[in-house]
Amino acid sequence: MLRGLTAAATGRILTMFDSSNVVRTLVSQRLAQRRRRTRDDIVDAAWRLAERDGLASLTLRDLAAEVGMRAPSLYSYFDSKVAIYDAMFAQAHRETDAALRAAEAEAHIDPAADPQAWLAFGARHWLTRCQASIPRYQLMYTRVIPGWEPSPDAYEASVASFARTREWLAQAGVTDERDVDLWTATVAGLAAQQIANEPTGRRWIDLTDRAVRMFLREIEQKGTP
Amino acid sequence: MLRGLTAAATGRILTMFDSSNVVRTLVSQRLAQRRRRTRDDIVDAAWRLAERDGLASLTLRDLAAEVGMRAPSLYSYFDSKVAIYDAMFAQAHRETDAALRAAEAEAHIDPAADPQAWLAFGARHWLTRCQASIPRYQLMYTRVIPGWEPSPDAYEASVASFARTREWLAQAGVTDERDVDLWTATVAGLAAQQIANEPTGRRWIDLTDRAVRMFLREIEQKGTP
DNA sequence: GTCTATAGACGGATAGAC
DNA sequence: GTCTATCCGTCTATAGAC
Repeated sequence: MLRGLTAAATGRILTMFDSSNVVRTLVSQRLAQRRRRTRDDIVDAAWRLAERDGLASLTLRDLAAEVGMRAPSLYSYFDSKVAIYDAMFAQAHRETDAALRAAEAEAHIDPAADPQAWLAFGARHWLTRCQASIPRYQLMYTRVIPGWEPSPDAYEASVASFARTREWLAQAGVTDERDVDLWTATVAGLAAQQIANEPTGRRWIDLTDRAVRMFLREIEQKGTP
Repeated sequence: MLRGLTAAATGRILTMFDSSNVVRTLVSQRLAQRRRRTRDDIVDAAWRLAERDGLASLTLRDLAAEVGMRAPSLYSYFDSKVAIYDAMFAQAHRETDAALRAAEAEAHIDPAADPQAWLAFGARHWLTRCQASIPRYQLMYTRVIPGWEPSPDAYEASVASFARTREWLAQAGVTDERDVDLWTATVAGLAAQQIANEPTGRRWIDLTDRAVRMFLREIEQKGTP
Protein backbone atom coordinates (compact mmCIF):
# COMPACT_ATOMS: atom_id res chain seq x y z
CA MET A 1 0.00 0.00 0.00
CA LEU A 2 1.20 3.51 -0.71
CA ARG A 3 2.39 5.31 2.39
CA GLY A 4 0.33 8.14 3.93
CA LEU A 5 -2.86 7.49 1.98
CA THR A 6 -6.16 5.94 2.96
CA ALA A 7 -7.07 2.63 1.47
CA ALA A 8 -9.72 4.28 -0.67
CA ALA A 9 -7.32 6.88 -2.05
CA THR A 10 -4.74 4.20 -2.72
CA GLY A 11 -7.35 2.19 -4.54
CA ARG A 12 -8.34 5.12 -6.75
CA ILE A 13 -4.69 5.80 -7.64
CA LEU A 14 -3.98 2.18 -8.38
CA THR A 15 -7.08 1.95 -10.55
CA MET A 16 -6.04 5.07 -12.40
CA PHE A 17 -2.62 3.64 -13.12
CA ASP A 18 -3.99 0.19 -13.68
CA SER A 19 -6.27 1.40 -16.41
CA SER A 20 -3.14 2.51 -18.24
CA ASN A 21 -1.30 -0.72 -17.40
CA VAL A 22 1.40 1.10 -15.45
CA VAL A 23 0.96 -0.89 -12.27
CA ARG A 24 0.88 -4.16 -14.11
CA THR A 25 4.14 -3.25 -15.80
CA LEU A 26 5.82 -2.11 -12.59
CA VAL A 27 4.77 -5.23 -10.77
CA SER A 28 5.99 -7.53 -13.48
CA GLN A 29 9.31 -5.69 -13.59
CA ARG A 30 9.69 -6.20 -9.87
CA LEU A 31 8.91 -9.87 -10.22
CA ALA A 32 11.34 -10.28 -13.08
CA GLN A 33 14.04 -8.58 -11.06
CA ARG A 34 13.35 -10.75 -8.05
CA ARG A 35 13.51 -13.81 -10.24
CA ARG A 36 16.82 -12.72 -11.70
CA ARG A 37 18.24 -12.18 -8.23
CA THR A 38 17.20 -15.62 -7.09
CA ARG A 39 18.78 -17.13 -10.19
CA ASP A 40 21.99 -15.30 -9.37
CA ASP A 41 21.82 -16.51 -5.78
CA ILE A 42 21.51 -20.06 -7.01
CA VAL A 43 24.49 -19.71 -9.31
CA ASP A 44 26.57 -18.20 -6.51
CA ALA A 45 25.60 -21.05 -4.21
CA ALA A 46 26.52 -23.54 -6.92
CA TRP A 47 30.01 -22.06 -7.06
CA ARG A 48 30.39 -22.31 -3.30
CA LEU A 49 29.48 -25.98 -3.41
CA ALA A 50 31.69 -26.65 -6.43
CA GLU A 51 34.55 -25.11 -4.50
CA ARG A 52 33.82 -27.29 -1.52
CA ASP A 53 33.01 -30.65 -3.15
CA GLY A 54 34.21 -30.40 -6.72
CA LEU A 55 32.30 -29.44 -9.82
CA ALA A 56 31.11 -32.92 -10.69
CA SER A 57 29.82 -33.57 -7.17
CA LEU A 58 27.26 -30.80 -7.37
CA THR A 59 23.78 -32.14 -6.63
CA LEU A 60 20.43 -30.40 -6.81
CA ARG A 61 19.60 -31.39 -3.24
CA ASP A 62 22.76 -29.82 -1.85
CA LEU A 63 22.33 -26.79 -4.03
CA ALA A 64 18.75 -26.26 -2.96
CA ALA A 65 19.72 -26.58 0.69
CA GLU A 66 22.46 -24.00 0.19
CA VAL A 67 19.86 -21.42 -0.90
CA GLY A 68 17.22 -22.55 1.63
CA MET A 69 15.00 -24.46 -0.78
CA ARG A 70 14.09 -28.00 -1.69
CA ALA A 71 15.42 -29.56 -4.84
CA PRO A 72 12.23 -29.40 -6.95
CA SER A 73 11.98 -25.65 -6.43
CA LEU A 74 15.12 -25.16 -8.47
CA TYR A 75 13.13 -26.20 -11.50
CA SER A 76 11.25 -22.93 -11.25
CA TYR A 77 14.50 -21.23 -12.14
CA PHE A 78 16.38 -23.70 -14.28
CA ASP A 79 15.13 -26.33 -16.68
CA SER A 80 17.69 -28.91 -15.65
CA LYS A 81 20.98 -29.43 -13.95
CA VAL A 82 23.00 -28.74 -17.05
CA ALA A 83 21.20 -25.42 -17.38
CA ILE A 84 22.83 -24.53 -14.07
CA TYR A 85 26.27 -25.46 -15.34
CA ASP A 86 25.43 -23.33 -18.33
CA ALA A 87 24.60 -20.31 -16.21
CA MET A 88 27.76 -20.83 -14.16
CA PHE A 89 29.83 -20.97 -17.32
CA ALA A 90 28.34 -17.79 -18.77
CA GLN A 91 28.59 -15.89 -15.50
CA ALA A 92 32.21 -16.95 -15.01
CA HIS A 93 33.18 -15.68 -18.44
CA ARG A 94 31.41 -12.38 -17.97
CA GLU A 95 32.97 -11.81 -14.57
CA THR A 96 36.46 -12.85 -15.63
CA ASP A 97 36.28 -10.46 -18.52
CA ALA A 98 35.07 -7.61 -16.35
CA ALA A 99 37.65 -8.30 -13.63
CA LEU A 100 40.54 -8.26 -16.08
CA ARG A 101 39.43 -4.98 -17.60
CA ALA A 102 38.94 -3.36 -14.23
CA ALA A 103 42.38 -4.46 -13.04
CA GLU A 104 44.04 -3.11 -16.15
CA ALA A 105 42.32 0.22 -15.90
CA GLU A 106 43.76 0.57 -12.40
CA ALA A 107 47.24 -0.60 -13.33
CA HIS A 108 47.92 2.39 -15.61
CA ILE A 109 50.26 0.62 -17.98
CA ASP A 110 50.82 1.90 -21.50
CA PRO A 111 50.68 -1.20 -23.68
CA ALA A 112 52.43 0.46 -26.61
CA ALA A 113 55.28 1.75 -24.45
CA ASP A 114 55.75 -1.39 -22.36
CA PRO A 115 54.13 -4.46 -23.91
CA GLN A 116 56.13 -6.73 -21.59
CA ALA A 117 54.61 -5.14 -18.49
CA TRP A 118 51.16 -5.03 -20.07
CA LEU A 119 51.15 -8.71 -21.02
CA ALA A 120 52.77 -9.86 -17.79
CA PHE A 121 50.24 -7.99 -15.72
CA GLY A 122 47.32 -9.45 -17.63
CA ALA A 123 48.76 -12.95 -17.55
CA ARG A 124 49.47 -12.83 -13.85
CA HIS A 125 46.01 -11.50 -13.15
CA TRP A 126 44.42 -14.28 -15.18
CA LEU A 127 46.62 -16.98 -13.65
CA THR A 128 45.92 -15.83 -10.12
CA ARG A 129 42.23 -15.89 -10.88
CA CYS A 130 42.43 -19.40 -12.29
CA GLN A 131 44.19 -20.58 -9.18
CA ALA A 132 41.71 -18.80 -6.92
CA SER A 133 38.96 -21.09 -8.16
CA ILE A 134 40.01 -24.34 -9.71
CA PRO A 135 36.44 -25.48 -10.41
CA ARG A 136 35.92 -22.24 -12.29
CA TYR A 137 39.08 -22.83 -14.26
CA GLN A 138 37.94 -26.35 -15.06
CA LEU A 139 34.47 -25.35 -16.18
CA MET A 140 35.68 -22.43 -18.30
CA TYR A 141 38.70 -23.92 -20.00
CA THR A 142 38.65 -27.70 -19.78
CA ARG A 143 36.02 -30.33 -20.47
CA VAL A 144 35.24 -31.75 -17.07
CA ILE A 145 31.51 -32.40 -17.14
CA PRO A 146 31.07 -35.54 -19.24
CA GLY A 147 28.86 -34.86 -22.21
CA TRP A 148 28.18 -31.25 -21.35
CA GLU A 149 28.88 -28.44 -23.77
CA PRO A 150 27.89 -24.83 -23.28
CA SER A 151 24.64 -23.82 -24.94
CA PRO A 152 24.86 -21.33 -27.82
CA ASP A 153 23.89 -18.59 -25.41
CA ALA A 154 26.58 -19.44 -22.86
CA TYR A 155 29.09 -20.03 -25.61
CA GLU A 156 28.49 -16.50 -26.80
CA ALA A 157 29.71 -15.17 -23.46
CA SER A 158 32.99 -17.00 -23.86
CA VAL A 159 33.36 -15.79 -27.43
CA ALA A 160 32.76 -12.20 -26.35
CA SER A 161 35.30 -12.53 -23.58
CA PHE A 162 37.87 -13.98 -25.93
CA ALA A 163 37.23 -11.22 -28.46
CA ARG A 164 38.20 -8.77 -25.76
CA THR A 165 41.37 -10.71 -25.03
CA ARG A 166 42.27 -10.30 -28.68
CA GLU A 167 41.71 -6.55 -28.51
CA TRP A 168 43.80 -6.49 -25.37
CA LEU A 169 46.63 -8.36 -27.11
CA ALA A 170 46.34 -6.03 -30.10
CA GLN A 171 47.11 -3.09 -27.85
CA ALA A 172 50.47 -4.71 -27.17
CA GLY A 173 50.98 -5.21 -30.89
CA VAL A 174 49.98 -8.88 -31.03
CA THR A 175 47.50 -9.28 -33.86
CA ASP A 176 48.63 -12.24 -35.93
CA GLU A 177 46.28 -15.21 -35.54
CA ARG A 178 49.07 -17.69 -34.92
CA ASP A 179 50.77 -15.41 -32.43
CA VAL A 180 47.54 -15.24 -30.49
CA ASP A 181 47.40 -19.04 -30.44
CA LEU A 182 50.96 -19.19 -29.20
CA TRP A 183 50.12 -16.69 -26.48
CA THR A 184 47.09 -18.57 -25.22
CA ALA A 185 49.06 -21.82 -25.19
CA THR A 186 51.92 -20.26 -23.26
CA VAL A 187 49.72 -18.84 -20.55
CA ALA A 188 47.40 -21.84 -20.46
CA GLY A 189 50.46 -24.03 -19.95
CA LEU A 190 51.47 -22.15 -16.83
CA ALA A 191 47.96 -22.52 -15.46
CA ALA A 192 47.73 -26.21 -16.31
CA GLN A 193 51.04 -27.07 -14.68
CA GLN A 194 50.47 -24.91 -11.63
CA ILE A 195 47.03 -26.35 -10.97
CA ALA A 196 47.87 -29.96 -11.72
CA ASN A 197 51.11 -30.17 -9.77
CA GLU A 198 50.91 -27.56 -7.10
CA PRO A 199 47.40 -26.18 -6.73
CA THR A 200 48.30 -23.77 -3.98
CA GLY A 201 51.86 -22.84 -4.90
CA ARG A 202 53.44 -20.28 -7.17
CA ARG A 203 56.10 -22.28 -8.95
CA TRP A 204 54.73 -21.84 -12.46
CA ILE A 205 52.99 -18.53 -11.89
CA ASP A 206 56.37 -17.14 -10.94
CA LEU A 207 57.57 -18.00 -14.42
CA THR A 208 55.17 -15.47 -15.95
CA ASP A 209 57.77 -12.79 -16.63
CA ARG A 210 60.09 -15.25 -18.30
CA ALA A 211 57.27 -16.69 -20.36
CA VAL A 212 56.17 -13.27 -21.55
CA ARG A 213 59.71 -12.27 -22.47
CA MET A 214 60.15 -15.57 -24.28
CA PHE A 215 56.92 -14.99 -26.19
CA LEU A 216 57.70 -11.41 -27.16
CA ARG A 217 61.14 -12.36 -28.39
CA GLU A 218 59.61 -15.06 -30.54
CA ILE A 219 57.07 -12.82 -32.24
CA GLU A 220 59.69 -10.15 -32.87
CA GLN A 221 62.13 -12.58 -34.45
CA LYS A 222 59.55 -14.68 -36.20
CA GLY A 223 61.51 -14.94 -39.44
CA THR A 224 64.93 -15.72 -38.04
CA PRO A 225 65.82 -19.26 -36.95
CA MET B 1 47.33 -84.57 -16.92
CA LEU B 2 50.65 -85.15 -18.63
CA ARG B 3 50.31 -86.28 -22.24
CA GLY B 4 51.14 -89.86 -23.26
CA LEU B 5 51.19 -91.32 -19.75
CA THR B 6 48.78 -93.47 -17.88
CA ALA B 7 46.98 -91.97 -14.94
CA ALA B 8 49.05 -94.05 -12.57
CA ALA B 9 52.34 -92.94 -14.10
CA THR B 10 51.25 -89.34 -14.06
CA GLY B 11 50.31 -89.72 -10.44
CA ARG B 12 53.73 -91.09 -9.53
CA ILE B 13 55.51 -88.30 -11.36
CA LEU B 14 53.37 -85.62 -9.80
CA THR B 15 53.92 -87.12 -6.38
CA MET B 16 57.65 -87.16 -6.98
CA PHE B 17 57.67 -83.48 -7.93
CA ASP B 18 55.10 -82.61 -5.37
CA SER B 19 57.25 -83.96 -2.60
CA SER B 20 59.82 -81.36 -3.61
CA ASN B 21 57.18 -78.65 -4.01
CA VAL B 22 58.03 -78.15 -7.67
CA VAL B 23 54.51 -78.71 -8.96
CA ARG B 24 52.99 -76.49 -6.36
CA THR B 25 55.36 -73.72 -7.34
CA LEU B 26 54.77 -74.14 -11.08
CA VAL B 27 51.03 -74.17 -10.62
CA SER B 28 51.01 -71.11 -8.47
CA GLN B 29 53.21 -69.28 -10.98
CA ARG B 30 50.75 -70.16 -13.73
CA LEU B 31 47.88 -68.94 -11.62
CA ALA B 32 49.64 -65.72 -10.77
CA GLN B 33 50.38 -65.13 -14.43
CA ARG B 34 46.80 -65.81 -15.41
CA ARG B 35 45.64 -63.43 -12.73
CA ARG B 36 47.98 -60.73 -13.98
CA ARG B 37 46.70 -61.17 -17.51
CA THR B 38 43.11 -60.83 -16.42
CA ARG B 39 43.99 -57.69 -14.51
CA ASP B 40 45.58 -56.29 -17.64
CA ASP B 41 42.53 -57.24 -19.67
CA ILE B 42 40.34 -55.37 -17.22
CA VAL B 43 42.51 -52.27 -17.39
CA ASP B 44 42.50 -52.38 -21.19
CA ALA B 45 38.73 -52.70 -21.19
CA ALA B 46 38.49 -49.78 -18.80
CA TRP B 47 40.40 -47.62 -21.26
CA ARG B 48 38.12 -48.64 -24.10
CA LEU B 49 35.09 -47.60 -22.07
CA ALA B 50 36.70 -44.39 -20.90
CA GLU B 51 37.35 -43.55 -24.53
CA ARG B 52 33.75 -44.26 -25.42
CA ASP B 53 31.88 -42.72 -22.48
CA GLY B 54 34.35 -40.50 -20.68
CA LEU B 55 36.53 -41.29 -17.72
CA ALA B 56 34.04 -40.30 -15.05
CA SER B 57 31.26 -42.36 -16.62
CA LEU B 58 33.12 -45.60 -16.10
CA THR B 59 30.99 -48.06 -14.13
CA LEU B 60 31.81 -51.48 -12.78
CA ARG B 61 28.81 -53.02 -14.54
CA ASP B 62 29.89 -51.76 -17.94
CA LEU B 63 33.46 -52.72 -17.27
CA ALA B 64 32.57 -56.23 -16.20
CA ALA B 65 30.38 -56.67 -19.28
CA GLU B 66 33.26 -55.51 -21.47
CA VAL B 67 35.42 -58.37 -20.20
CA GLY B 68 32.55 -60.89 -20.07
CA MET B 69 31.99 -60.87 -16.33
CA ARG B 70 29.51 -59.55 -13.81
CA ALA B 71 30.36 -56.57 -11.69
CA PRO B 72 31.07 -58.39 -8.40
CA SER B 73 33.69 -60.58 -10.06
CA LEU B 74 35.89 -57.54 -10.56
CA TYR B 75 36.42 -57.50 -6.82
CA SER B 76 38.49 -60.65 -7.20
CA TYR B 77 41.02 -58.51 -9.06
CA PHE B 78 40.66 -55.04 -7.62
CA ASP B 79 39.72 -53.89 -4.15
CA SER B 80 37.58 -51.01 -5.34
CA LYS B 81 36.81 -48.79 -8.27
CA VAL B 82 39.51 -46.31 -7.43
CA ALA B 83 42.00 -49.17 -7.45
CA ILE B 84 41.11 -49.55 -11.11
CA TYR B 85 41.75 -45.88 -11.80
CA ASP B 86 45.00 -46.38 -10.00
CA ALA B 87 46.03 -49.28 -12.22
CA MET B 88 45.02 -47.28 -15.31
CA PHE B 89 47.12 -44.35 -14.15
CA ALA B 90 50.19 -46.45 -13.50
CA GLN B 91 49.88 -48.38 -16.73
CA ALA B 92 49.42 -45.18 -18.75
CA HIS B 93 52.59 -43.68 -17.31
CA ARG B 94 54.63 -46.79 -17.92
CA GLU B 95 53.42 -47.13 -21.49
CA THR B 96 53.84 -43.47 -22.32
CA ASP B 97 57.38 -43.59 -21.05
CA ALA B 98 58.17 -46.72 -23.05
CA ALA B 99 56.52 -45.38 -26.22
CA LEU B 100 58.50 -42.16 -26.11
CA ARG B 101 61.79 -43.98 -25.64
CA ALA B 102 61.03 -46.40 -28.44
CA ALA B 103 60.10 -43.60 -30.83
CA GLU B 104 63.28 -41.69 -30.06
CA ALA B 105 65.47 -44.71 -30.57
CA GLU B 106 64.00 -45.06 -34.04
CA ALA B 107 64.24 -41.39 -34.91
CA HIS B 108 68.07 -41.35 -34.80
CA ILE B 109 68.45 -37.74 -33.76
CA ASP B 110 71.60 -36.54 -32.03
CA PRO B 111 70.36 -34.36 -29.17
CA ALA B 112 73.67 -32.59 -28.72
CA ALA B 113 73.99 -31.75 -32.41
CA ASP B 114 70.39 -30.74 -32.98
CA PRO B 115 68.52 -30.03 -29.74
CA GLN B 116 65.76 -28.27 -31.67
CA ALA B 117 64.96 -31.42 -33.66
CA TRP B 118 65.33 -33.60 -30.57
CA LEU B 119 62.94 -31.56 -28.46
CA ALA B 120 60.46 -30.98 -31.28
CA PHE B 121 60.31 -34.68 -32.03
CA GLY B 122 59.69 -35.59 -28.42
CA ALA B 123 57.12 -32.85 -27.95
CA ARG B 124 55.23 -33.78 -31.08
CA HIS B 125 55.25 -37.41 -30.11
CA TRP B 126 53.91 -36.62 -26.65
CA LEU B 127 51.27 -34.21 -27.97
CA THR B 128 50.05 -36.66 -30.58
CA ARG B 129 49.76 -39.28 -27.89
CA CYS B 130 47.79 -36.96 -25.62
CA GLN B 131 45.39 -36.19 -28.43
CA ALA B 132 45.06 -39.87 -29.33
CA SER B 133 43.44 -40.53 -25.95
CA ILE B 134 41.94 -37.58 -24.18
CA PRO B 135 40.79 -39.63 -21.17
CA ARG B 136 44.35 -40.84 -20.78
CA TYR B 137 45.58 -37.27 -20.94
CA GLN B 138 43.02 -36.26 -18.35
CA LEU B 139 43.84 -39.06 -15.94
CA MET B 140 47.59 -38.63 -16.23
CA TYR B 141 47.93 -34.88 -16.15
CA THR B 142 44.77 -33.23 -14.82
CA ARG B 143 42.58 -33.85 -11.80
CA VAL B 144 39.35 -35.11 -13.26
CA ILE B 145 38.19 -37.77 -10.83
CA PRO B 146 36.81 -35.85 -7.85
CA GLY B 147 38.64 -36.80 -4.71
CA TRP B 148 40.88 -39.37 -6.32
CA GLU B 149 44.64 -39.18 -6.07
CA PRO B 150 47.07 -41.82 -7.24
CA SER B 151 48.24 -44.24 -4.57
CA PRO B 152 51.91 -44.09 -3.58
CA ASP B 153 52.55 -47.08 -5.82
CA ALA B 154 50.90 -45.51 -8.87
CA TYR B 155 52.47 -42.18 -8.11
CA GLU B 156 55.86 -43.82 -8.27
CA ALA B 157 55.22 -44.76 -11.89
CA SER B 158 54.61 -41.13 -12.78
CA VAL B 159 57.68 -40.01 -10.88
CA ALA B 160 59.81 -42.55 -12.70
CA SER B 161 58.44 -41.45 -16.03
CA PHE B 162 59.11 -37.82 -15.24
CA ALA B 163 62.64 -38.63 -14.13
CA ARG B 164 63.22 -40.05 -17.58
CA THR B 165 61.83 -36.90 -19.16
CA ARG B 166 64.43 -34.97 -17.23
CA GLU B 167 67.23 -37.19 -18.47
CA TRP B 168 65.85 -36.77 -21.94
CA LEU B 169 65.87 -32.98 -21.59
CA ALA B 170 69.38 -33.12 -20.17
CA GLN B 171 70.58 -34.74 -23.39
CA ALA B 172 69.52 -31.56 -25.18
CA GLY B 173 71.35 -29.51 -22.59
CA VAL B 174 68.32 -28.55 -20.49
CA THR B 175 69.18 -29.24 -16.88
CA ASP B 176 68.21 -26.16 -14.88
CA GLU B 177 65.19 -26.82 -12.66
CA ARG B 178 63.37 -23.69 -13.76
CA ASP B 179 64.07 -24.35 -17.41
CA VAL B 180 62.50 -27.76 -17.02
CA ASP B 181 59.41 -26.14 -15.51
CA LEU B 182 59.24 -23.70 -18.38
CA TRP B 183 59.53 -26.57 -20.83
CA THR B 184 56.74 -28.62 -19.27
CA ALA B 185 54.49 -25.55 -19.17
CA THR B 186 55.16 -24.74 -22.80
CA VAL B 187 54.33 -28.21 -24.06
CA ALA B 188 51.45 -28.70 -21.62
CA GLY B 189 49.97 -25.45 -22.90
CA LEU B 190 49.88 -26.71 -26.46
CA ALA B 191 48.15 -29.87 -25.29
CA ALA B 192 45.65 -28.02 -23.13
CA GLN B 193 44.63 -25.62 -25.87
CA GLN B 194 44.50 -28.24 -28.57
CA ILE B 195 42.35 -30.57 -26.51
CA ALA B 196 40.04 -27.94 -25.06
CA ASN B 197 39.36 -26.02 -28.25
CA GLU B 198 39.87 -28.41 -31.09
CA PRO B 199 40.13 -31.99 -29.87
CA THR B 200 40.62 -33.45 -33.32
CA GLY B 201 42.54 -30.66 -35.05
CA ARG B 202 46.18 -29.74 -35.30
CA ARG B 203 46.09 -25.99 -34.76
CA TRP B 204 48.22 -25.95 -31.60
CA ILE B 205 50.21 -29.09 -32.30
CA ASP B 206 51.39 -27.39 -35.47
CA LEU B 207 52.93 -24.69 -33.31
CA THR B 208 55.36 -27.18 -31.80
CA ASP B 209 58.38 -26.09 -33.84
CA ARG B 210 57.79 -22.45 -33.01
CA ALA B 211 57.31 -23.25 -29.35
CA VAL B 212 60.52 -25.24 -29.18
CA ARG B 213 62.49 -22.52 -30.95
CA MET B 214 61.00 -19.94 -28.62
CA PHE B 215 61.95 -22.05 -25.61
CA LEU B 216 65.51 -22.72 -26.76
CA ARG B 217 66.10 -19.05 -27.49
CA GLU B 218 64.90 -18.19 -24.01
CA ILE B 219 67.18 -20.59 -22.19
CA GLU B 220 70.15 -19.49 -24.29
CA GLN B 221 69.58 -15.81 -23.61
CA LYS B 222 68.43 -16.22 -20.03
CA GLY B 223 70.42 -13.29 -18.74
CA THR B 224 69.64 -10.74 -21.40
CA PRO B 225 66.38 -8.81 -21.37
C1' DG C 1 36.51 -67.16 -8.92
C1' DT C 2 32.19 -66.45 -10.60
C1' DC C 3 27.68 -66.11 -10.02
C1' DT C 4 22.72 -64.25 -8.26
C1' DA C 5 20.57 -61.40 -5.22
C1' DT C 6 20.43 -57.47 -2.85
C1' DA C 7 21.76 -54.01 0.43
C1' DG C 8 22.09 -49.22 0.91
C1' DA C 9 22.64 -44.98 -0.81
C1' DC C 10 22.10 -41.26 -3.97
C1' DG C 11 20.94 -39.13 -8.25
C1' DG C 12 17.67 -36.11 -11.56
C1' DA C 13 13.27 -35.25 -12.45
C1' DT C 14 7.99 -35.14 -12.07
C1' DA C 15 3.06 -35.00 -10.00
C1' DG C 16 0.11 -32.63 -7.68
C1' DA C 17 -1.47 -30.23 -3.29
C1' DC C 18 -1.31 -25.70 -1.39
C1' DG D 1 6.67 -20.80 -6.48
C1' DT D 2 7.31 -23.92 -3.03
C1' DC D 3 6.42 -27.86 -0.96
C1' DT D 4 5.94 -33.31 0.01
C1' DA D 5 5.99 -37.58 -1.92
C1' DT D 6 7.70 -40.41 -5.09
C1' DC D 7 9.21 -42.43 -9.46
C1' DC D 8 12.78 -44.67 -11.57
C1' DG D 9 17.11 -44.97 -12.48
C1' DT D 10 21.92 -45.21 -11.13
C1' DC D 11 25.90 -46.61 -8.56
C1' DT D 12 29.48 -49.32 -5.43
C1' DA D 13 29.90 -52.92 -2.64
C1' DT D 14 28.73 -57.22 0.05
C1' DA D 15 26.61 -61.94 1.26
C1' DG D 16 26.49 -66.31 0.28
C1' DA D 17 25.51 -70.33 -2.97
C1' DC D 18 28.00 -73.05 -6.22
